[in-house]
Amino acid sequence: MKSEPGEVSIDDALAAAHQAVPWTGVRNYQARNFMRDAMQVGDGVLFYHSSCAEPGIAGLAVVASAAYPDDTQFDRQSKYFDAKATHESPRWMLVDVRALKKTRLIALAELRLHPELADMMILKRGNRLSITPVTPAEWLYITQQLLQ
DNA sequence: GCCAACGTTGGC
DNA sequence: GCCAACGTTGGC
Repeated sequence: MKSEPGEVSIDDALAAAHQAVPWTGVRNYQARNFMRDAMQVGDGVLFYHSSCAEPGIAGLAVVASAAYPDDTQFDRQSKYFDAKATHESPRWMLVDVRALKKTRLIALAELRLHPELADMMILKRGNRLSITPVTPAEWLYITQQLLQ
């Protein structure tokens, strides 16, 4: 899951570790669907820093809730406000994410060096999704090999 | 349903 | 700041 460290960094998320953070602001249907349909409480999360000097994996986290409506879509003051969303028919869903630990930064360039990770969706050409699935094999390789 | 125009993402 | 890639919008 990508986060801009200028918005919410792994350090910010860890500072609130006793209280999982709602993953607000996703306004892409594919990314929403991953949260709504594919994620389960307890699933591991690679916390990725994007749009920054050193993009890459910065920490580990865990899905901490089932999907529920993103409140910011109803908030006229929010930059994530969506006039077409209603409480009866919410358009945007999110999950809570609990940060577990900060890791060494595995830079995007480093990720690209490993053939074992070549098929990761986040590494695919042109990928812009802020949330992408990680296969069990990819998860194990990153957590068991790269983070040892 | 097509598709041109426009907007956004995000690495570099 | 550039720009490739992709998503969204809206006229037809």
